[in-house]
Amino acid sequence: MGEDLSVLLKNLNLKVTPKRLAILDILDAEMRYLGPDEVWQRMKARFKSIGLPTVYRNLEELANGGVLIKIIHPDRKLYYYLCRNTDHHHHFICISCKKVEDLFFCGASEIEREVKNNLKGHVISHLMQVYGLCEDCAATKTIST
Amino acid sequence: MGEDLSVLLKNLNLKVTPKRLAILDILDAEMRYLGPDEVWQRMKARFKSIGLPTVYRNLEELANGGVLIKIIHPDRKLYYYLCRNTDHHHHFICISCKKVEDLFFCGASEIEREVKNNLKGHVISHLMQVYGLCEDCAATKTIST
DNA sequence: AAGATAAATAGAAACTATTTCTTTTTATAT
DNA sequence: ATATAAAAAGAAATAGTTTCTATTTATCTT
Repeated sequence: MGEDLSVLLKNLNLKVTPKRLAILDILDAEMRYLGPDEVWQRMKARFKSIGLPTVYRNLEELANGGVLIKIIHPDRKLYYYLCRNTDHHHHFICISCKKVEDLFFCGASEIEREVKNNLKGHVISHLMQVYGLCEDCAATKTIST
Repeated sequence: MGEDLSVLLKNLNLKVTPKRLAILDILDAEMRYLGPDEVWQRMKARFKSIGLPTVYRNLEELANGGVLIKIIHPDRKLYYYLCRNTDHHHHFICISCKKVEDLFFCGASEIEREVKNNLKGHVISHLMQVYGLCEDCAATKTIST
């Protein structure tokens, strides 16, 4: 694990650089989503010189390539990133520990029907995010900041 | 129309000021969602002195009170606002003209079941937004900027 | 109707997140 | 080993949003 990460980059026609691999490795090791600043903190522990623009650029490129997923958090309007599984799914986000788990229910067909029949419009994409407490946090009932 | 707007403010225990009424009136007149800057532009046409912080503050207060709805757009990480109908619904957002229409399909119960059964977690809230082309824009096939 | 008071606003300034720019470095193809 | 095009550093600019203080204003009380 950690070695086939370079394949992901090659598939996207991106050069395999130590920093790109490190970003993927950092996100691969987390079950939580991370903000650009958090990724940067972890990068600074690994590289003596690492610029925040480099982090932003790579997160954006990797998200565009589909290797990372951009998550929009409703409180703060910043976006955070995460990597996982490739087929269509949505996310359950624990508001306490920030863990992200995949959800496979999707109402896309019903939505498309409603849009087509009632609004006479045409669906291009949709976004669904579910917020709550994961098993562990629900058990401890502690909301961590 | 435009006169019962003050009732909305009183219900929230907010003072009825000309600027608050104007913000509500501006948003009431639009079918599109507006960003703080767009609201500010329209406010400047009505008031000789109007500060951007006033716009932000009021949009946030009104959104907290439920009179406005905060919409998160995936491209730019800014939030935009809009007022409408009170029962649970989601939004169809035209990516061309930015018009917002209400959607009543909601998979909340299926999602809750999935989260409970598979993740052993607990849903607190959810966000769903659907992007596409409205009837008019689908007809003209023109994507306006 | 007039005064008291707490909320709302202006305007300036601070802050934060993100992006842009130019130069230097580096991965990869030849 | 070299060429070249992409990636990165570091500084600086930009844009969106928030904070702060003094002033104004809506509403409550009498």
